[in-house]
Amino acid sequence: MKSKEIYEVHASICQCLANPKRLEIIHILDTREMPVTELADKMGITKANLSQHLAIMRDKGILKSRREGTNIYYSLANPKVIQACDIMREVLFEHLRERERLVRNKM
Amino acid sequence: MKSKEIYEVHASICQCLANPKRLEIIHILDTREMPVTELADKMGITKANLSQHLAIMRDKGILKSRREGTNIYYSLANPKVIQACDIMREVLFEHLRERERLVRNKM
DNA sequence: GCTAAATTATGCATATATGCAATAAAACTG
DNA sequence: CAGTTTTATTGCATATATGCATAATTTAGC
Repeated sequence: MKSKEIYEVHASICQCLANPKRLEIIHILDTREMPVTELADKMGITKANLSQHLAIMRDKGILKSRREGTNIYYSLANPKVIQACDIMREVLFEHLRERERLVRNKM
Repeated sequence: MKSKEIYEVHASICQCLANPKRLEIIHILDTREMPVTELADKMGITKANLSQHLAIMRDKGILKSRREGTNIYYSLANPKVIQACDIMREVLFEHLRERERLVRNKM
């Protein structure tokens, strides 16, 4: 596999995380697995829209699903994703703090 | 700061990483800082295009720059980004391996 | 002022997000 | 077991965002 290709696949994984609703899904599913309807209610979006996000994330190996009775439960397929998200969040906060510091010191 | 807003800012950081060329930039700059022209040559893209990517990444706090003579050197602003990228790459490879395993087992 | 380095602007083709409507699939219910 | 309800997915239309090429502009150094 060429490194160019790896960058592309890697980017497509990041693309999957580059959406506020999908990050919220990850955050919610980090606590426990959940059926689609409950997740849609919790997030306040339509099931149709949620279903598309879930499909994208399942396709990239971020989520997995299992059926139980009438419900399909979604959960995180790989807990490492949470690690990566947490680190990115730290980077984010450090950047925000630094930016705020610059503003306070009038640049 | 509302959690919805945090998800949005977080997503914008991920969006920044959701591009093969930007990932390549990160990978190259992980070895050492580098002036724009050299980076453009190494990647085989125009300076104008590269400059746009660099601006996006600097704006998000991924990169920083300093001038030395005629050149502007870019480097990673926060080494944690590399950690996050590495973890995402692991997730990626685990997913690819799993997918390949399923194909081999005629599933 | 001239040159090299870097950024910015504009336009365009492509990709993405999302709502609405329609469909699919499974599980109750009488 | 046919009909109905519940749950989930798909298709389509559209508004918005992204990436990149070309050209124009800015900035610093000599």
